[in-house]
Amino acid sequence: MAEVGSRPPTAQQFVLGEVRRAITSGELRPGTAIRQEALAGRLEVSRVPLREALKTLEGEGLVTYRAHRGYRVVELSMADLREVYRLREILEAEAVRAAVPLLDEAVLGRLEAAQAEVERAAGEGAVAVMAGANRRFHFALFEAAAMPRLVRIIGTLWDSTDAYRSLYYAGDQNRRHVVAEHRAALAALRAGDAEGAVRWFDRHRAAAVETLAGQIEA
Amino acid sequence: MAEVGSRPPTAQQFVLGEVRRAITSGELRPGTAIRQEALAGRLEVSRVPLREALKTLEGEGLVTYRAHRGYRVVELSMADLREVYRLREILEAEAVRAAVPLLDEAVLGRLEAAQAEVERAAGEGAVAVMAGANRRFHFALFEAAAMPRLVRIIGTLWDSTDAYRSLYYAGDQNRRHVVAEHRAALAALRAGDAEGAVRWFDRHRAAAVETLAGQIEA
DNA sequence: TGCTACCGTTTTGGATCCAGTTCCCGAGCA
DNA sequence: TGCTCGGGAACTGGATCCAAAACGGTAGCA
Repeated sequence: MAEVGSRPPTAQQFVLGEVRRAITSGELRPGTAIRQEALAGRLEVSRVPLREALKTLEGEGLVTYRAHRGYRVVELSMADLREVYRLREILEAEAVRAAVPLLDEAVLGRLEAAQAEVERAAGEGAVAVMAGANRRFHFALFEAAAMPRLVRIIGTLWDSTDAYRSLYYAGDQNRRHVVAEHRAALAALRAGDAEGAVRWFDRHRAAAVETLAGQIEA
Repeated sequence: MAEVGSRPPTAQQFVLGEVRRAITSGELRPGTAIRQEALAGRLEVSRVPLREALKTLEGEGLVTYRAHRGYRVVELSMADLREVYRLREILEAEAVRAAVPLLDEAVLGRLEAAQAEVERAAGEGAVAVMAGANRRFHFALFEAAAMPRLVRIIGTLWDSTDAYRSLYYAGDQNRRHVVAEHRAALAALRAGDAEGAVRWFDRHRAAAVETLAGQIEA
C-alpha cells in the first residue's frame, strides 16, 4: 500500500529527488563537499543508491566529481550563470519556433492553467509554488516542440540555476514582471506569432539574469 | 607501476570508457538489453562500478533506463537523428561564433595538426583514426569558445551518433568531402570570418545527415 | 621556524550477498 | 485455440563488509 505522496519505486530515485531538491533549494550550499555516509544516513538508505543518484546529478551538472575525492555541489560563477542563460536563449528559441506550428487547444489549455496558477502564487507571494507553476508553464510549451533531447537539455539548464531563480521570485516587483511577460508571450502564441513569443521570453530571461547578476555580486 | 596504456584510476572510469566505446563502435547493438552480470564479468569487475558507469551513459543519452528492467542501448529513429543534427547546427554555430574572436596561434596550430591527421587517415581509408582526428579538429575549435557547458552538450550529441558517423566515413567519396570542407572552414577561421566558417560546417553536417538518412532507410 | 616524512583516521571505491521485482513458460480452463 | 493464472528462474536493487586512497596532525630534522 503506497502512501499518498507515494515515494518513487526505487531508493535511488527517491534519493535523487531529495538531493536535487536540497541543492536547487539552496539547502545544500554551493561548494559543499558531500559526505556520502552522513547524507545516506540522513535519508535512511545505504551509500549504493546515493552514489547512483549522485552520478545522475553529475550528468545534470549539479555536482562535480573527482576520483577518490568524492562529490561536491557546484559553484556557479557569474560567467557560468551567463553561459547557462545564453544557452537557454538559443535552445528555448528553437523549442518555441518548433512548437508554435504544432500548438493545439490541449496545449494552450495547459499553458493557461499553469499561467493562472503562476498568477495566483505571485499574488500570494508563494515563491515555491510559483517556481513550480512557472516551470510547468514553460515546459508545457517546450514539450509541444516534439524534440525530446532538446527538452531534456533545457531541463538540465534550468536545474543548474534553480537555486538562483528562487532568489529572483522573492522580489515582488520581479514577480509582477514575470506575470506580465507570460501574458504577453501567451497572447503571441495564441496568435501563432513565434517571433513575438521568442522576443518576450528573451526579455523575460534578460530581466532575470540582470537582477541576479546584481544580487550575486553582493 | 602503470602499464603503457595506463588504465583509469577507478574501475568505473575504465568500465565507462569500455562500454562507451562498445556502444559507439556498434559492438553493442542499438536496442540490446544490457545484462549487468555478464558484461561486468567480461570486463572483470563487479556490478557496482558497471552500474555507476551506466548511470553516466544514461546521462549522455547512450542508454535508457527503466526501474527494475535495467539498461538498454538506445535506438535512434530517423527523427532522433535529425533532432541531434539540428541541435548540433544551433549549438556548434554558437560555439564557432564565440570562438573566432578568441582564436590564437596555439589553437590554429592544433586545428592544423588535427586536419593534417584527418587528411592522412582519409587518404589511407583508416576510418577509426579519421574519426578520432576529426573529433579533435572540431573540439579544438569548440573549446576555444570558453563555454564549458556548451562543449559538454555538443560532446554528448556527438557521442549519441558516433556509431552512425563511422558509417559515413566508410565511403571514400564522403571522406574527400570532409577534407575539402575542413580546409574551407579552416581558411575562413584564419581570416576571422565566423559566418563563413559556420556556413561550411553547416554544409559539412548536412551532407553527412543526408547520406546517413539514405543508408538508414536501407 | 619551516619543511618533510610518517602514521592513524576518515572517506571513497568495490565485491559479495540477500531481497524484491520482472520475465518466461506451462498448466488449467473457457 | 486463446486466455488467465501460478510458480520458478533470471535479473535488478540495495545493504553490508572490506580494501585502498586521501586527509590531518605530529614528530623529527635542517
